[in-house]
Amino acid sequence: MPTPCLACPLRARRVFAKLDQSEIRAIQRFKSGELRIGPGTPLLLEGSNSPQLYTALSGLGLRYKTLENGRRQVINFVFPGDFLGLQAGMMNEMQHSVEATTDMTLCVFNRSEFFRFFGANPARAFDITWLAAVEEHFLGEALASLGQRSGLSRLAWAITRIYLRQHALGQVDAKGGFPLPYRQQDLADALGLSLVHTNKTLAKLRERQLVSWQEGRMQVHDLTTLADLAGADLEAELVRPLL
Amino acid sequence: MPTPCLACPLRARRVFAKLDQSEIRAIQRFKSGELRIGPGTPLLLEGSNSPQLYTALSGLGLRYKTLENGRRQVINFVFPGDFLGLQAGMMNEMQHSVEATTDMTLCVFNRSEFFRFFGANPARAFDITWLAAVEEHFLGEALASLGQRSGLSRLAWAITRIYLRQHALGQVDAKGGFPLPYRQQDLADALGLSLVHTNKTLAKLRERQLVSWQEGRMQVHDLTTLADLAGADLEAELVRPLL
DNA sequence: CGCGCAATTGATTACTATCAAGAGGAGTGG
DNA sequence: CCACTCCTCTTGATAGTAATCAATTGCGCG
Repeated sequence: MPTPCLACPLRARRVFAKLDQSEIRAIQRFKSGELRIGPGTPLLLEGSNSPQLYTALSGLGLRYKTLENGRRQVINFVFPGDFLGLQAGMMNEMQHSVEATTDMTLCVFNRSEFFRFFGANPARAFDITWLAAVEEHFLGEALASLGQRSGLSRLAWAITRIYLRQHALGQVDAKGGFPLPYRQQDLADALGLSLVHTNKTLAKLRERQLVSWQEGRMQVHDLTTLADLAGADLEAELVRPLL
Repeated sequence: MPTPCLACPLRARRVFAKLDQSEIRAIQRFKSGELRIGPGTPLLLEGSNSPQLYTALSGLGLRYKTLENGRRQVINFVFPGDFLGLQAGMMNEMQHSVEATTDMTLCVFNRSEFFRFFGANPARAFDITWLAAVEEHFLGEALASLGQRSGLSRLAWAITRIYLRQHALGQVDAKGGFPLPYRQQDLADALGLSLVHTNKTLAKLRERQLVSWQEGRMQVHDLTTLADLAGADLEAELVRPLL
């Protein structure tokens, strides 16, 4: 009952780079199974050396890091198509944790075969590096947000970012609504704001009629103004490879 | 007069992963020349599509991003051994700029040969991905710092980080002194603090006799306390590959 | 119904930014 | 050699933004 890669619903989306059948079959051979986990389940742990790598197929999660002072930094949100565990694959140890926020389905790859796969499929090796570069790009953007933007802008930036990501996955409805099953605390930890301040800033966005957020669903009423507040241009999602 | 890779002074350091002679020769063939640039020279520009990739051989620089609001985020500092331009190599466009702070020498690689090199040398392809993962790790740490640490901790964290990096490169003298040719503004932009606040916070570290910084040279008088303030453990620099 | 968890709201504190101004060094031109 | 400018570092005063502390509401659950 695992999804055959050739029939992968994600791969059909335009955000993901096209591959031909033989390439997809090579990935299929690399894939060792599928994993389903529920909300709150830890998938990868900071400091651990996971024997598996994953590609998120459905559901949402988050990556975070816990500091010595007990505080938590959410590194980013995990969407379908994200490749998880590369750090452990390359550096033998995860530097952050990943956990599921909703039910998730993941493709599972064995790390023991990772090296062989990487060596035998140069184009896929290239894709993996590409993925790492894309990740690096996002982290750079996030860093710039935390470092240089006000609370309001950061929030607007994060919502815009997630909107675009969900849009690329076809999850945004005609009215600008999409699933956002995270807690305010998660957003706060991602943006370096306190929970209370996040809540109050969110209220401002609501008052300005830019967004509303209830029962795990975000409605963006005015994307242009929101993106403007964020101080980010509204570019389409980058095409990215999918393993 | 370019440095032959086999005699590369960097490669001798323990932080860099060991390669055998034939592997080094393959890199030598990939290397197309050497570049020397002076302080302030831009090397890679945000939005550009550089035909070259670089490895920093000597000198220091910085990577930064300019935001729509005119502010600048320093993504990180560039040290010898850093591989520059990977984003352009993978995504066809740099997402941040890189410029020299001091005189720098760089190994130059042609992007046109990058793909061939990547495909023909799986172990090196692996190293490049590894490098990207290391970079991702640092950005994650930086994100956590900006998001969750106070100004004082951030500063202590940054100095500790740079100390360790310089130490791995053999640049730290017996008294804990090492070159730090950046301006306070650079540090401020890296840490998301204002120049004035950075200056005052630096003064606190000085008062506490933890560090002193003059004429481009930083002296760390008490690394343990500094690292403690940073709320980071004092682990050795990760081994990383060198191209 | 009591509890635990997420979201709110109000009051207060404190960390950081912004505004201003001056000192000291490097480089330039008269 | 000196006046003048530019740049970086410093320091003082003041304004805000965001954190912390406290308390309340609403909901799902055993």
